Amino acid sequence: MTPSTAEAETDANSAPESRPSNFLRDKIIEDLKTNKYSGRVQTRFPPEPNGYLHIGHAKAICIDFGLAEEFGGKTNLRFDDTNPEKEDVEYVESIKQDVLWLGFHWDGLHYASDYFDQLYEWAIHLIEDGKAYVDDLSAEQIRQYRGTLTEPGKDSPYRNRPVEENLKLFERMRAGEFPDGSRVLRAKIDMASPNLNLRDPVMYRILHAEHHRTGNKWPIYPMYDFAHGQSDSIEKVTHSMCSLEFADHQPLYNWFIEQLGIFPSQQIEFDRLGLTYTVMSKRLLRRMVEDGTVRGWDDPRMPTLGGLRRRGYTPEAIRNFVAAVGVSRTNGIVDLSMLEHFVREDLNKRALRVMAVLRPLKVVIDNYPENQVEQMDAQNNPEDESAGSRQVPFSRELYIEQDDFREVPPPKYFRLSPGKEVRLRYGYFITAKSVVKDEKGEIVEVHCTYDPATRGGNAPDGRKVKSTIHWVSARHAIDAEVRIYENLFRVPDPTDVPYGHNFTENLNLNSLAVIQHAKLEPSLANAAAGSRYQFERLGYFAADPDSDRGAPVFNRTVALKDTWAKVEKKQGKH
RNA sequence: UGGGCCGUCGACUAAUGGUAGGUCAAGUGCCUUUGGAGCACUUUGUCUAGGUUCGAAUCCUAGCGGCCCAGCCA
Repeated sequence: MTPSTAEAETDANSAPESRPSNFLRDKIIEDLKTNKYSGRVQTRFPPEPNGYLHIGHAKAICIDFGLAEEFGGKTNLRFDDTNPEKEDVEYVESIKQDVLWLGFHWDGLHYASDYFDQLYEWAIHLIEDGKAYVDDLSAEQIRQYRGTLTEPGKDSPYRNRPVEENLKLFERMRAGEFPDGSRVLRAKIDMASPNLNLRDPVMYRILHAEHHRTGNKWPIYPMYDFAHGQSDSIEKVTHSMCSLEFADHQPLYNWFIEQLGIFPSQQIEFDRLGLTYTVMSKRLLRRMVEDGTVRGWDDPRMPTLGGLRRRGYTPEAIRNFVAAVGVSRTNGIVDLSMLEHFVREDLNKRALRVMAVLRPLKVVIDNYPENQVEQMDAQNNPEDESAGSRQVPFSRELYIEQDDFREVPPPKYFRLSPGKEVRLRYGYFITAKSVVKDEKGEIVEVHCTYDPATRGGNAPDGRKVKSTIHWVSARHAIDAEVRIYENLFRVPDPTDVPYGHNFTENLNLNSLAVIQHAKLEPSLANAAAGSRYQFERLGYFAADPDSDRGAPVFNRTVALKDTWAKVEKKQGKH
């Protein structure tokens, strides 16, 4: 009890000072200082349930929940479900799951649709005040009347309808008497405003659609602008943080709150997260799901939280990444390598090490007894003593990585080649003696000798070897499917295409490589879906839900840093 | 072309009128039973031009550049 209390105090007291500042935190601190909301901090995370959350949402989640938590505030999860045609319970369930997975817990769980009655009442108030009117113009006409970026709009002929008529018409809209699109309710603001959002924005549209929560109760639905600010206000949200593209809506957000005289929530905008080599819009992600470019919303190549989770990312890695990226009002695009750094950092501490050979090459140790099997002691995690060790079977015939043998070694190649001695990790020193080739001239077997005195990996005479390679006993190996992922796109910014071109032209057609008969050490036979490992010298891998007992499927989360690959690349250039 | 927002190392971000710093990336070396990890070191930056000031990344003006807005989407 005492230590945790002390810890919490330390956190609460020192955190705001020790963290690098950002303008959101500064704003909250200022509001606290001026007692703007009597010391209260209330935020909300307001997704529309029309798709799956992606890492961009993770940033918003960390900001909404993280900042509130930092100042002892509360955070609601609120679904902005005002457009029944695009929304579904499938999405609300996945969103809840993803928020929890990230490690956040909401205080209130709300839906904009919970406020439909209140919103309707408020709309009537505005009509009575002469601040809203029913417009019979068609969508096309409304667009024409709105004007352009440089020209003012002009008033609708229905703009000055008497209050009584508006009231009656709006009631009939609500009663379902009119067909979709035949009328709307608009706020009466200013058709000449340079801010198009203020040119009599639509508050309600007619939509005879079944809503995933309210069913067929409503034939009219409020627009975002007539729902979001009021929902914030109802929930007494003090800091309503949203992305930059809503900045133009802020005057309207405030206008409704002022006209209605309700709790003065305030909107603050911050920049979205952009990441290289992927796309980050629900529209584009949906398209790739629907046209089969990827296998689904949780395809491990997707930047969705479901995709990252399946790929093997941890919530901690994502949270650390988001914290490192920071928040501002610039429009940037973060290097994917930064995200990868944070998974490696996290997984390095916690992932159990195992040996797996992705592209097997048979090694026969000629002087090792035919039927002998030894159990070699292998550390589970050199970074974490408490992870313990395990036994790995060793025998006369092994698999090593094809990359770990070269008949003719290039300069600086430290691995196995004829006459060269290397260490088998946790095993023996071996020396390559000869190769066996098939009719095509491909090497199918390497024959070696081992030094029995080097068991465990050290030579009593103190001689050193340059390289340690991983291996799996052929007789004991488990066959596995391993899925290797590359970036979904070939270029850093896939949506940056010349006019008339499409982001799909930037797709990397080789973003998935499936290895069918990788050889794993036997301890991996029944790896549980979602469990994460480091395959030594290769990378981090996570067991996919497609795994069956005895037939595991692994996804590569991220490769280990590969210094040799850099050397090789440099050599190739010269 | 109206309005809004924004320009700091290759990327992201800090410095809140007073030493341009951090992370990633890149590079060099050390170390290593993972060419992993770790450690040390290094390179590169305030969009431009004026102005205010003892002093400007920070304030002002102008220019240049980028992003957003003309859904009955959010």
